[in-house]
Amino acid sequence: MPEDVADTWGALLKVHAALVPLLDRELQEAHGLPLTWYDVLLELNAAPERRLTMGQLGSVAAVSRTRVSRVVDELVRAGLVARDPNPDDGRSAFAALTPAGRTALRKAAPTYLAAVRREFADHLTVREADVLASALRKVLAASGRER
Amino acid sequence: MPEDVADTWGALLKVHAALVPLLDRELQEAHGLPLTWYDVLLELNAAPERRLTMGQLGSVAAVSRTRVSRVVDELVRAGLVARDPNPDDGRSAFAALTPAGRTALRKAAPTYLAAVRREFADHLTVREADVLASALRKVLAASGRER
DNA sequence: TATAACTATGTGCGTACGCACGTAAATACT
DNA sequence: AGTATTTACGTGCGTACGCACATAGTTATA
Repeated sequence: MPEDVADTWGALLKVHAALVPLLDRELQEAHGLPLTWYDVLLELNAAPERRLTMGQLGSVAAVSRTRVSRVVDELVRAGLVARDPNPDDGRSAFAALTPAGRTALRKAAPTYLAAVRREFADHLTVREADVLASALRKVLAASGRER
Repeated sequence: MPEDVADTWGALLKVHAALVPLLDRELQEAHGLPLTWYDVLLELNAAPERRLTMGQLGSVAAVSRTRVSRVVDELVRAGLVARDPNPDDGRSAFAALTPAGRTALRKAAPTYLAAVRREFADHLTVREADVLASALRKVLAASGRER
């Protein structure tokens, strides 16, 4: 008996709606980091040379491209990110993780990971987690391709 | 080689970020229904007697409990939902799907389902979809239990 | 029954968000 | 080279959102 497609998608929506505010509050209370900041710091940390242009950041992060400008503004004011000019393109600007930004990310990561495990991963078998990851990545690849 | 828990969760976040705005725009352009409206109508349609109290609606829908009041206001103005008093509890009020609401939902559903298939389900095998649905439901059940 | 504690709902208000637009730089075209 | 088109970015502005609080009705306590 195959699942209804809408039910599977609906379950994903509900999980997102239930867990994201929870993770956000937990990060904020423990470290003063909104989930948006954490997400941006995470992406920058994973990027080559720990920096990305605004456009790249808008593509990979959960936040929209236009929103990135203001979030990076906030992060710069907090000292966690620096705006570096792009020598190869005068229009472009890099958002680069500062040492303070890395430190903040390292400090917040255990809180975030613990919450993700407790609320999400601990309820999945290893096989389920693997299937989930590969399946979601396929969806993501298809979505990114036709953009 | 087991997946990192954060990567799996991160993939879910990215899929949500990529697909939700797309579904919203598509529903809006084709039928003038924001995704929020569609979600509320869907939950009401699935409920016994096609109605729910505000609190119940806030729990099952993706929208927060406080937000429900205003969304239902809009739906009432649009004629898709009616506010029925609850005879058993004077504080409470039902949001009940009107015939026009059911019609709107029936009309919008094909658009929504087609988009969900195209962007999501078509990229999954049947087995993956089944694992996804059951896994996400387990997460959801655990999250709802300790609330 | 009278009062206290609790629950369901609506609303004021500040924040987060993304679209539409403007600006500046790079690329394509002649 | 000079002009037009495209691209990357930031900002004004209106909308969506949820928290904190107020209100009214219900349940528990004495």
